[in-house]
Amino acid sequence: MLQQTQVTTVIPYWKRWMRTLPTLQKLARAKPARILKLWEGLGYYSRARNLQSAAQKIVTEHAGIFPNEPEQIRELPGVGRYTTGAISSIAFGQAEPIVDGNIVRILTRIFGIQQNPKEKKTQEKIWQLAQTLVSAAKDCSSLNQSLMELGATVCHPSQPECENCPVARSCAAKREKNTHLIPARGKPIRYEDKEIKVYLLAHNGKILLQQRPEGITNAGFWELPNNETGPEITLPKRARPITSAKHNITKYRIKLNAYSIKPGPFKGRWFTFSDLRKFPVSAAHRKILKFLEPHVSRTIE
DNA sequence: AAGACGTGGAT
DNA sequence: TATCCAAGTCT
Repeated sequence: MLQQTQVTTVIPYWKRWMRTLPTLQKLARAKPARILKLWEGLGYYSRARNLQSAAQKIVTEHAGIFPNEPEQIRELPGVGRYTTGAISSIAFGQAEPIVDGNIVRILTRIFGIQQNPKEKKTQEKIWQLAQTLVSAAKDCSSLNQSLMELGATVCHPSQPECENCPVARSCAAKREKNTHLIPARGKPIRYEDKEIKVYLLAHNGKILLQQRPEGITNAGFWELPNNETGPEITLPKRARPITSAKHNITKYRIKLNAYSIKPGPFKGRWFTFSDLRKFPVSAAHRKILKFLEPHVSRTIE
């Protein structure tokens, strides 16, 4: 859950997840839709699918016992170099290094590394430093967590609080007033705005939703019919316009048209708003639906 | 190697 | 509002 996600965002999800799926066996056997619902709103949903696959792998290949060898941990789906080190050092107390966004910032600044940390060569250098530090540590778990915590609370991306930094006197970036240049940034990836037409078809307080197919972004979520995942909708004459609007949601620009219409030959499933509490709906469509709810209630005859 | 993957917090 | 970034991984 913590991969590319802030701790404060994760905490309520983690509590709910652990309450619902407290054991590896329950996670392994859970329905995918339940997993998706528990993860709803966190993003990067392959993490959730991978986590269940990992649980299943542990049940079938490790007799249900979480492996403690880094090589075996690394084989679990969704577990990369960072997570392997985090589990090995924090859960099992082993001297394995970790490098997350915080530690990249800490180490490049302290050691004055000006190369772009995205480059493979630079990455290897940073991992090597992390390895050296954790190898010398008395408490590997605390060392790794302390480095991350220092990055999160003091060594901010911009305007680091060097006055409050316990290792300020060892920091090359502070000494050379380089903290705004280190770590170096590559060119950011640009995403094009997409314009999507979304339709609200409502009748008697129910709305038509469709499920996103496997293999695409936000697979499995229920959402309003739209021309991204389905064909352009041709509306029957009996459709009555209710409202229309434009929304900017993340990288999407959404044109929205809402109609009051009797159930007809449409693909999908009709939901009341209270039905939706049990079904996964993407964050973008949650926002749209919140805006539309008052209009839907007016379609009740 | 470069890009996709999601969403929300912070500036 | 725009941009960056978050306890990264996979292709």
